[in-house]
Amino acid sequence: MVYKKLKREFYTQPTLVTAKQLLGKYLIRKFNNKELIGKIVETEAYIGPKDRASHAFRGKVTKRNETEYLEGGHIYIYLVYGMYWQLNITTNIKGKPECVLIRALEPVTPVQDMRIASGPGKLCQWLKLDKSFDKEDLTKSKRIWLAGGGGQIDENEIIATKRIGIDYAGHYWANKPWRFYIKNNPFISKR
DNA sequence: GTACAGATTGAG
DNA sequence: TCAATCTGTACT
Repeated sequence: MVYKKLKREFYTQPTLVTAKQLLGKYLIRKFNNKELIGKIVETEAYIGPKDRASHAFRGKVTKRNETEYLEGGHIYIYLVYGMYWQLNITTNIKGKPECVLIRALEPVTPVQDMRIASGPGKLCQWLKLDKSFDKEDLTKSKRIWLAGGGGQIDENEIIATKRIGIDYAGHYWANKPWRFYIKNNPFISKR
């Protein structure tokens, strides 16, 4: 399998486009001279000041969400519930607080528990991701990056459905079909 | 210095 | 369905 590192142009596309194209791509994490590789099978889009579920709702800039405003291709990582990290990838151009949450990976590197990355909190534990990855540039980093492998996922293999865990944002936003996953893939997060 | 929210998870 | 659990952020 030939891995082609994704370039800046991939990330600066509209968020919903990038979110869908991210499916089937590979996340490579270099750790202790070993490479942990996972295929992205589930994503969620968060779109800027409009989206009530986004941290950047109303365009407010805080220390916590300033990363979201960076140009596409950066990591936005943040802690929820005091115990789980969320791995996001910023999208679109600088100044647009849009990003894609990586919700689940299918381990390519052999692991004991193959569902070890089936959930946004779990995949960060597996890959040993923490605050130090905030603002990491995926096009330059030597320890984490994304690559394309076997080609695009077919359009009708992609399921779009409502996002998870954001009921507080109200029905309108909570029901937006901005969660994408690969049809019949056993590694998506279960609920 | 203190209050408080929170893009989850697993068990029941 | 429900509570555990705790850091960073945003206030005073």
